Amino acid sequence: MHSEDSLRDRLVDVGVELVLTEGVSSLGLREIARRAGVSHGAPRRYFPTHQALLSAIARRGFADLAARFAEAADGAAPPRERLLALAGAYVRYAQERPGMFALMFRHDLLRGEARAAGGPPLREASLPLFGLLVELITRCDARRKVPAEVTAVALWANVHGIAELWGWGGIGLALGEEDPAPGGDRLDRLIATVVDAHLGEADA
Amino acid sequence: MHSEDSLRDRLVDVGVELVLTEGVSSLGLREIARRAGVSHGAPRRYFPTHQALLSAIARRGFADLAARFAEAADGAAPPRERLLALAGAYVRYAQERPGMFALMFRHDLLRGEARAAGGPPLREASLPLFGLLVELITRCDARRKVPAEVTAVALWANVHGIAELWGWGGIGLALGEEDPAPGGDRLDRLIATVVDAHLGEADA
DNA sequence: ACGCCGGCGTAGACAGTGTCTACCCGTCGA
DNA sequence: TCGACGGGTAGACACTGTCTACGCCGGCGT
Repeated sequence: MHSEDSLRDRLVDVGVELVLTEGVSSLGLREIARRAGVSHGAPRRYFPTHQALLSAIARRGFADLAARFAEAADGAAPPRERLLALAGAYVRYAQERPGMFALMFRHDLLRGEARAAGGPPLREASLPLFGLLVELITRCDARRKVPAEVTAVALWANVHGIAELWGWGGIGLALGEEDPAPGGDRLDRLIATVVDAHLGEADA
Repeated sequence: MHSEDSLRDRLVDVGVELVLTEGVSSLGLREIARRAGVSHGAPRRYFPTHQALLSAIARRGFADLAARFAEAADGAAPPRERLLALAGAYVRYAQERPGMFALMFRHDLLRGEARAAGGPPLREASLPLFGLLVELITRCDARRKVPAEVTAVALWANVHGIAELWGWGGIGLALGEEDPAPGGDRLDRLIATVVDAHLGEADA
C-alpha cells in the first residue's frame, strides 16, 4: 500500500514525514530522494525544481490543517464556540507541527509556484476557510461597527501571530515563563481573549 | 570612515545591505565575504558559524526597529495614538524591509544563539519594548477585564500577524485586491481596528 | 637589535547541495 | 521485431559551509 504509490506521492510522503520529525532545514532534495530509495535525479521527473517539491509538501500541510478545521468547526455549536475551536486548532497545529507550519509560510521558498503543481496556488486555497470565518463573525454579532471581512482578517492575523510568536518564544517570555497550568490552559485563555476582543464582547 | 571599521562590523554592514536589497536567501557566508572584499574564510575569525553572522545581522534589524519605535512613540501624545504609531511602525517596517523582517523571525536560523554574540539573546531584547506596551495599555484603560500583559501579547501578536500575512499575501487577497486608496490608508484603518479591538473601545 | 609570537587574513581541501545532461532499460504498441 | 518512450540512474558542474594549514606583519620582551 506504500510501494504501489507513484514516486511522486512517495516523495511528498517522505518530505512530510521528514519535516515533521527533523524540521524544515532537513528537506534537502537529495535527502528526500535518499529516504525514498531513489537516486538524486529522480525527483526531477515530477518536480522541475526543489521549490516545487517543497510546495507540494506545504500543500499537504494546508490540507491537514483544513481537515482539522473541518472536524473542529462542524456541528451546530454557537458561532463563538466554533470560532474558538477554529482558532485553537490553528495554534495547536502550529505548535504540534512547527516544521510544517514554518514551511507553509516560508513565502521565500514557495513564491512563484503558480498553478503548475496542480491545484489552486496555495493562498487561494485558504479563501473558503476565510469565507467561513466571515460567516461566523457575521452571525455572531450582526450590528458591528466595522465590516465582517475586516474583523475576519484581524482575527486571522491575531491567531497567526500567536502561533508564530509562540514558536518564536516571545509569548512565553512576555507572559512570564512560570507555568502553573499544564500550558494548554493559558493558551486557551489567550485565544478566548483575542476572539472576544475582535467580537467586541467586553465580557471575558 | 568605512574602511576604518573592523572587519566584523563591515561584514554585518554588507549583510544588512544584502538582505535589504536581495533578500534572505542571498545571505551566503561566502557571498558576504566576497562583497566585503575578503576571502571566504575571513568571517570565521569573528563568527564561529554562519548562523552567528546571520544573528548579528538580525540583531541590527532589531536595533533599527527599536529606533523606529523610539521616534514613533516619543512625545506626550495620548496613549492610544502612541499605540497606533507603534503598531504602524511595526507593520511598515515589515513591508519596507521584508527580507530583514523575515530574517528576524526565522527562528530556525537564529536558534541556539545564546549570549555568545555579545548582547542579550535577541528575544530578551524585546522585553523593554514590551514593558512600554503594557504601560501604554494600562494608561489607556485602567478598568480592564484581562491583565494588561495579556492584552499586550494579544496586540503584539495581532500586529505581528498582520505584518506576516501581509507579506505572505493573505491579507490583500482576503480584503479584495482592489485598492482605491494609496494602500497605506487601508493598512492604517486595519491597524486602528485591531488596536481599538484590544483596547475594548467599541467606537472606531 | 633580534627573535618570537599572536592576531588577522589567505588558500586549499572536503563533504554536501541543486541543477543539468547523457544514458539505460523495461514495457507497450504498431 | 523494432522503435519509441516514460521513468529512473549516474556523472558532471558550480556552489555552499566548515575545517585546517599556512603566511604576513606589527609589537613585545630580552
